[in-house]
Amino acid sequence: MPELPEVEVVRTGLEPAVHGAVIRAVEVFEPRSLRRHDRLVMGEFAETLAERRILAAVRRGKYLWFPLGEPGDASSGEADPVALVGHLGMSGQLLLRLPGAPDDRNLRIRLHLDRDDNTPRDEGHYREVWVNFVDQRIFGSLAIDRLVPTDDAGSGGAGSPSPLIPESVRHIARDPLDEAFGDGLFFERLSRRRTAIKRALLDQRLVSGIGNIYADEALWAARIHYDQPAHTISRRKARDLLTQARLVLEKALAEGGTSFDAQYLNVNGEAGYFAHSLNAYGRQGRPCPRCGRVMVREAFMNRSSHLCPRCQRLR
DNA sequence: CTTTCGCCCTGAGTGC
DNA sequence: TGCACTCAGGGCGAAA
Repeated sequence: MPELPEVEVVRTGLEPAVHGAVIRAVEVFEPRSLRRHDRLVMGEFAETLAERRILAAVRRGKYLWFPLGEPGDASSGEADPVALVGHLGMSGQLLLRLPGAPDDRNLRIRLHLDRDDNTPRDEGHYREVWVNFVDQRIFGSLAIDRLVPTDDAGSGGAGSPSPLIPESVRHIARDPLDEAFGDGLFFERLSRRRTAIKRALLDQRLVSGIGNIYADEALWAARIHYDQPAHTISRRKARDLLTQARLVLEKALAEGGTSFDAQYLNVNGEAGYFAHSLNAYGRQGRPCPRCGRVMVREAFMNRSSHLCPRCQRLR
């Protein structure tokens, strides 16, 4: 399940291949993957993308977007900036393929990119490349959206200094690895929430990029029970939780993300290694790496929570 | 405003 | 061998 580290691995993998490239053609094999594309506002998906240059690869939380130049123009878009916006959902992948490669299983959308500049070809760069959007469960999607100014005038996300963000991503909070993430504001809002801490961690309007895996990992590291009401957690404890969240996200990113099966792969179709480093997620029935107590899995919010019943007690 | 709930979706796995 | 059923869960709109 792609969360912040996995999406960032995809972004950095895609960046050198797509930055500056022009979209020559688009094939849509599964219209449901365009569920969030508003054709009445932006026009037909494929037609709107044709002959547009990709100016950057940007990420905030679990969202990716690619600001686009004017149609058929080499210069950057100014008048009415738009972007190709992507979310991987539960099982989405963006795979780089050479033209002519056999179809990937569950291939939903394919972009044909053409690099018409003088980028050196001897460093693994190719003039033409396919970007395949693969998604088994179709929870992910691609869409075209308008770019609007960020609420705090800071950069939209990782990968570009531009203070613009897709309209449909504006409600997403900055993620813990974002330099402009406001720690103080986060603690303030957390202290006013009467809901369970894990529910708060998963609320992308409060803090983005954290999903079920990294929520369980951060809570285990900070020794907090998932159902502990957010407002009962001390400032000191909340600060530790944010620190632990950052540590686990950074470590997972450094290890290429978490792959259990073929649900998450990087742009070259390779798995990440962080699954070997998990301390809580999926470790029910096995000893807690810290105290040795047998860990458990409990149902919470229609998903699973993994915890050590000794280290993580409800207070 | 906050909070919760149900729906979207496929394929691997399980039990009979 | 086959079929019905369960589970995995991020995001969002609706409802309380």
